[in-house]
Amino acid sequence: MSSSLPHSILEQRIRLAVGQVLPGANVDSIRVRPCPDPKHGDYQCSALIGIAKQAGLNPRQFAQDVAAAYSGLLTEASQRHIETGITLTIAGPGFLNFSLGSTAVFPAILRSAIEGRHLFFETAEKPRTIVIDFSSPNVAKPMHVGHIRSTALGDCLARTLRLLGHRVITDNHLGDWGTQFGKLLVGWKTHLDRTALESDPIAELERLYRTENTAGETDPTRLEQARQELVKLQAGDAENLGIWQEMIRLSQAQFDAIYGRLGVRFDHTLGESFYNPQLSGVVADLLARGIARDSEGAVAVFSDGSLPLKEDPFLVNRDGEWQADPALIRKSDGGYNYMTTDLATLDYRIRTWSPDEILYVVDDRQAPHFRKLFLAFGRWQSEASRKVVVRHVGFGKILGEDGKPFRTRAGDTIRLAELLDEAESRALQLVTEKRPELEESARQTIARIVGLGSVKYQDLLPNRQSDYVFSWDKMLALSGNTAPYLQYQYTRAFKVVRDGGAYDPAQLDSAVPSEPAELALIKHLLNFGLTLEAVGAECRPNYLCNYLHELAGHYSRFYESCPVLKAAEPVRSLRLALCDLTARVLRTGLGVLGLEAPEQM
RNA sequence: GCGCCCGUAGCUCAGCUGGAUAGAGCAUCCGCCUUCUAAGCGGACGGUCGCGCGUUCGACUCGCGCCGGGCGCACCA
Repeated sequence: MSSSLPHSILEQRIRLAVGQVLPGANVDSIRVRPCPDPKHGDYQCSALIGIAKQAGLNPRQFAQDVAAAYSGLLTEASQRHIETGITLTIAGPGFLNFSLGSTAVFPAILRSAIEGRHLFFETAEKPRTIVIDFSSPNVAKPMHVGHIRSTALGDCLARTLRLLGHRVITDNHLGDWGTQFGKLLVGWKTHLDRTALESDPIAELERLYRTENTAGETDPTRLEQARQELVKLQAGDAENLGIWQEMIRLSQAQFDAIYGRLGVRFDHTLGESFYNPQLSGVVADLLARGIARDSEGAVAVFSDGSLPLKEDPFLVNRDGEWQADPALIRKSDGGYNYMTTDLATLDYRIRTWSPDEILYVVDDRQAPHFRKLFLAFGRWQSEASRKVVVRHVGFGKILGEDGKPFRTRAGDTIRLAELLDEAESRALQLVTEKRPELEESARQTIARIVGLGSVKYQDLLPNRQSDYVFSWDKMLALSGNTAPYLQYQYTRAFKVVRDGGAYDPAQLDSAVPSEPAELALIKHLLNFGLTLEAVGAECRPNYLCNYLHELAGHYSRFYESCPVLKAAEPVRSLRLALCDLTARVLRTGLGVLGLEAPEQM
């Protein structure tokens, strides 16, 4: 699709103009973005002053030269179609600002959007293959509130990048292998409660683990038992493998139920156990290449001294002295740990999917681990690692209203399933208050959409790297920057479009928006694509949350001040089109966040 | 001790590679339903951007140093 959005066209033109004024300038750094303050214009051009300064030019004079060159470009007939209606001004030390008029730009853009040729975004010219690793719960443990962040964030990034035309591969890297299974096996064999297992398998598995874990703290023989069971499992003992598989089956049922409710799907669920056969080879290879070496009975990767001391994650400063802080890839008991698994996983993903990029949506506390992982991998497979961008997309903690990690009153972590239940039931109470006349099934549908949407939205709204405070009241608040507010504005737009019936897009050619609320709404619709791109580039869904909140606000003000169905043509068609487009953008945007758009509330 | 993250309005938080008079929501106060769902809209109040230097035309944003909070520091993931 060729660029048809104003900011995109303006950006190309300004780059051309700058190239004429100052050949060799770094025009890629030039961006045309929405003006933070509409008083100065609708779009502003960044980086011009910097370019002028670097070249030793007067910024103000440079801006004037660029503006002149820009005007010169417009005289070419092929580019004249949007020239009317956009005015350029120079302000301050050398800012270039653009203002959109209503005559030439909008009818064409609105009409093409109505006809489904675009929805204010453009798909990538060069689609990339992007692997996203997220959610990654542990087998035999309940998914808890902490999993919502990785799951909601990863799913949103996958949806965003797909919408932008990239090839996205999602992979749920389950914690289905490792030392916890020794304890689980001992527990299963010695005090499994079959009845409890049937009624709530995950709770029973958790009980087994806890019992063994506390027993192991005081009783070394129980620990030794667990170690032996683990060794048997890893050696392929049939009985232990059978039990292990049963635990995975039970856990997967739990995961499926939760992902089903959340509407999250994975292309692959390749847990840690999938890589088990590769681990000894990984270690052997790293040893053979001299990247890893024996250390106190274990095998570890040490610093290669290629980085400055302070930036080297394989070094740590203790009391003024730099000491080795290696990455273990084989424990002294011969077992492997998650560094080994992650190396094998990275290797597998690159060989299997040839991705351009791999995103790890994992807690910020694991940042040091990923730094080591990426550096170690780069040394192990320097050629392969140069072709792929690996990024740790970290996020902060969820706190309770007391500022401490969010837990139940008893101090337990909050189960995700129970959190979702609670959200739905609180939402149902609200719907019943607001719309008592609706049938129960309708109220339940709304409660589900609003309740689950609220949980995800509250999680996606803050900057991902901040810790945020979980609040039931804020989450389901009907006003403010919340899921119900966005969803409510959607239902209003949807209803008008449905009641308005068919309209003639040709009417748009003669309809000139003049109401401030109409203009503000249109201009905001135009920025949808910029927002999606920013979300994809920086892995920050909160940009989209804020964009949609502003869009909903613009729509609501438009709705208050501009009657739609009672207006005369061609205004009626124009306004109906705006409702239609707003509904489409809201539905698409909510969809990218993983929220549904209800038809009534 | 070392490293990473954080400190913006009474509260919860935005602030995009440095840009124009620092924004939003909540709370508080004042208005608006005979008109497409008021789960709505408008207005008011509210900030030495933790503190201090520095870089520059310009700093919430970059650098250094303090103060305060959180997290992490091989054989758990």
